[in-house]
Formats: sequence, structure tokens, C-alpha cells
Amino acid sequence: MVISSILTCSINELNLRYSLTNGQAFRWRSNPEKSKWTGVIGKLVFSLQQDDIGNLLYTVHNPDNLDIKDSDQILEDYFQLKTSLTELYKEWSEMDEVIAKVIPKYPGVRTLRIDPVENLFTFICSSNNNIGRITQMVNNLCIKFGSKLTTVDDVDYFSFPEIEILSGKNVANTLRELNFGYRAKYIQKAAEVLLKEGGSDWLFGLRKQEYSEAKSKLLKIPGVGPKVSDCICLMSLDKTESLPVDTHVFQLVSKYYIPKLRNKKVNINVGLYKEIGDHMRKTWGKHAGWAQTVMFTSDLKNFQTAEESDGKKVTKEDKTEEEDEPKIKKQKRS
DNA sequence: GGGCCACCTTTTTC
DNA sequence: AGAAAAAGGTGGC
Repeated sequence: MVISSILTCSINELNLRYSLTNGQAFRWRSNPEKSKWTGVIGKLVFSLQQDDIGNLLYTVHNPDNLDIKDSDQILEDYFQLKTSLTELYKEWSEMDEVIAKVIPKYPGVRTLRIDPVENLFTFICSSNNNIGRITQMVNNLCIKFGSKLTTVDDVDYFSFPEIEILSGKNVANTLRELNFGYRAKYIQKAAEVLLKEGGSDWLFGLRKQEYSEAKSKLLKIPGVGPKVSDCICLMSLDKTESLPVDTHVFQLVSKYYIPKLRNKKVNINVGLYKEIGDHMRKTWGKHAGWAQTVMFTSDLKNFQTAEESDGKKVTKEDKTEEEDEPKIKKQKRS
């Protein structure tokens, strides 16, 4: 038993490939044509497609007693479809000529509304890391500590692990063996601290609080610094003004917005981090974080044309993103 | 209190 | 080909 439905949408409001593979969510898998995406939202396994005008055709593979109204609602919520991206693109274009040049080439790049628990542990994995490897780590995390939901096209899909399970004493060791590196102990300790604070309910509760308050509370969690905290605020806690400053954003900002930073070897300290965020909030307004998502996406090499990439080559890592086959650890030959 | 630097591992760059 | 730097940073000194 599956259920299927159509959600009214358009290609300017949503581009699945951009929005699902630009480093917000890490668990979507596409068919070779990149026309159909399968992944997990909560405990449900969805397949998503768009018709030629952009309407969202979807299937839920393990609906149990789910009503179509509910599944519609889940997708509207996940993609935040109530917010008009067309309207935002227009506003940003009027405010800033830099973004005005970029966004026509990147329609439909939406900021997602991801489960905060999943987002927290995923972005703890993201430090000093690349999208290809983060994807692999998160998938391993779910396979190891999540529970199997269903199988689609011979691929098993798993729920995101419960906090209680991730707090287990052996988790850090197991994750070390799975090549999580120094992030292994952060994950286990973050789960412990999170449980002490009040678990999932506490995290979801941050949606009702001010940006600054939510952000500083997240900083109590091991492995969560200013940047990861902002990612959780932006992609899970409805803080549209939250603006994660990473290496990409720093490059973009120094190149186009704050010339004094150009060509300088600066490491981002607390003051500079805030300066950059404030500057871009002034430039882009209340949804500055959403604008940042678009700019970040335009800066990813695997989305750029040869001309845009400006010398940057499309690399193996980018291809990894595009591949269907799970990456198998290379074995040494004798 | 702020500026360094180590941290795991893989990929990319030079 | 092989070393070095970078990859959506953070914590500790």
C-alpha cells in the first residue's frame, strides 16, 4: 500500500535538485535522470517528482493509516511552501544588485524546514568536512542507529536515530570505527546534553523563542558553535534572519559585499562573524538566511556552469553527489 | 578574553 | 606522483 498525490507548485517556487542536494538535507537519493527523489521525512519515506510546470507529484511508501491531507501538509511544511519564493526573489533583487544577477540562474532554491534533531546531529558532522563525506556519514549513522522503515527500488530507508540511542556509551567508539573522526564523541556527548536539557521537546520549543535566545541555547551543546547553531536556527527553527557564515559565505561576502576583507587572510572571530551576519541582514532583510541559501547554492561547484565556475573544475566530489550508487570504501590492492 | 592550533578523514589542489 | 591544503568548524589552551 502506498499513497500518491499532487501538490500545486511551480518551477520558480521549487527546484528539487537544488533544494535537496545543496547541503541542507543529506539523505535524498535520486534516480539516474535526477527527475525523482526518494528520502525520509520523519518516519515516512517519500518519492518526489515535478511535472513540467513544477507541480509536486509524490508517493508515500509507508503511509500506514496516513491521510492524504496529512502527507500534503508534511510536504508543505518541509518545503515551507506557504512562503512565496518568487516574492522574496523580487524583494532581494530590488534591494541588492549582486543577488539580482545571481538568482535568475538559480530559481526555486528553497530553505527547508528540517527536523531539528536530525539537523543538529547532521551539522555536528559538517565541521571541516565536505558534502560528499557528510552524506556518507549521515547515511551510516541512520543505518547503524536508526530503524528500517521500508525498501524502495532495492534501497533500504531508515529513520533518523533517537537521541536516547545516540547517547549510548558505545556510540562514540562505534562512530570512530565508521570514520566519523573527532566528531564521534561530539555526537554522543551532544545526545547526553540534549537529553539533560529536555530532548526533542526542548529543541522544538526553541521555535517559539527569539533568534538570539535560541542561538545561544544551542551553543551549550558539544560540537555546536556559532555556525552550526545558525544552521539549526535557519533550517529547523524558523529563524529566517539566521545567517550561517562558513567558508563559502565568507568568500562571497568578502568578494562582493565587504571589500576590506578582500584578499586578506583573516580567520573569522566572534566580532567578524557578527559583522558579516549583520551586514547581510541589512542587505537582504528579514529573510536574509533564505537569501544566503541561494547564494551558497550558486557557489557550489557542482551546480555551476563552466563559465560561472571561473576556473573551478567540476570534481569527483561533485559527481559523488550525483551518483546513485553508495560509495564503497576503496580497498587497497597488493 | 581573544588568538592560535589540534582535530579525523577524504578530496582537491599544486 | 606525492605533499599540502581544504573541506559548510569547534573546543581548549
